[in-house]
Amino acid sequence: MSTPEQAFAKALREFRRKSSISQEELGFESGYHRTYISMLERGKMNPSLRTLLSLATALKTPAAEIVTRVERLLGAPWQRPRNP
Amino acid sequence: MSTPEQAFAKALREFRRKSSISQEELGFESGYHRTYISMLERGKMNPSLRTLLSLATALKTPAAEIVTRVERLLGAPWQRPRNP
DNA sequence: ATTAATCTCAGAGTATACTCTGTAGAACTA
DNA sequence: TAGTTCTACAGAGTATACTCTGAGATTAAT
Repeated sequence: MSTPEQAFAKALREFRRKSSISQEELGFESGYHRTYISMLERGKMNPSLRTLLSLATALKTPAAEIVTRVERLLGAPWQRPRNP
Repeated sequence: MSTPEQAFAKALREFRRKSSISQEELGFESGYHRTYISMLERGKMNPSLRTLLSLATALKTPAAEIVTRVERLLGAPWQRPRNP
């Protein structure tokens, strides 16, 4: 269906829009570069736990809530593809 | 108080012990190397979202539940330290 | 229709996640 | 005593997260 990156992208954009702030503001609040926020919202990056927590703090939302949204968007529990 | 890595380390070990599986088994189920699981449980690494989801699946637990535990262990909402 | 704010995207660099091999130590059992 | 299972840890390599600059594209006004 979709990758963790894509699900996270959608979730992040939802939460940011709910906060009515720009990518640049979110970047500033969370301590990341504006272009990195853009990449995250386009599903190009796989954020780390620290990143997740920083973004959640900046969005005044528990990180677990964002992860819940990601898991719902993903549907089935996600399994890492094995390397050949 | 403690870093995200340390909080995650503690949470991961708790959930793995609850599942009564070894680091090697968890590594196999989640698709990561046994030494990497060890590093995670020692607070040496900052896992990615994909890693979090894989581990959660292997532990038959929602990732959000692990994150909730991490956030409780952290206490205050976590903020990325600014570079100089 | 112009401006201004916002976002996309490419490229190039640095930091770090993750792999893999191997060795040694702890803990439990026989 | 061993013998087995599990975990810690170092070092070296590869993949990728994240930074930064800068130039267009998009959107939302005015």
